[in-house]
Amino acid sequence: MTTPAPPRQYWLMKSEPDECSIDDALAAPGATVPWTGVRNYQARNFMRDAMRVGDGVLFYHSSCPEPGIAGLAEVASDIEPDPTQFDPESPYHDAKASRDAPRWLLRQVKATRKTRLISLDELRQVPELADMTVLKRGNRLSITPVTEAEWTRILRLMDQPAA
DNA sequence: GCCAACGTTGGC
DNA sequence: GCCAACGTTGGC
Repeated sequence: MTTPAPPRQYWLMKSEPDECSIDDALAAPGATVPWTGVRNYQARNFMRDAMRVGDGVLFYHSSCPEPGIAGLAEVASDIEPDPTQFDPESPYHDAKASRDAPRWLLRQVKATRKTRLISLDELRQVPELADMTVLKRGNRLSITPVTEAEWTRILRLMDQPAA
């Protein structure tokens, strides 16, 4: 008896386009980038415990003039230690982390498509997306789960002209 | 640059 | 284990 493959899950992952935009990710070798810099335990635990290779990713641009979903990607590797935690020169350096006991993890993320930018304002106008974590007031989590219904609705939005 | 919201730290 | 102070995030 074989174990059925777990259903595909979906995530929204925030990236500052100054650091890594969807264009940067698509231009990387294999269109794949290491998702460095996650320094929040809840987001780390999503990567560690819940993500599976092949999960769908909404590539979100944050802390920029036009925040919103800018493309699609997928989870492309198992977890690895985030090397920036060991680098004293890095803004993500963590003095309490060691190679023997890494605190922070990453996964490789493979960009698959740049889309038209779906702004926060546009997302907020879609009733079916009202419960999305990223739209909740005060939300700061850089990785949040997305339901299949939300994923499907957003894909549909992407293929129609801006409202 | 402001500031609301929230996570983390550390004294007790 | 509580909770005030502090730091960070991220939209505006």
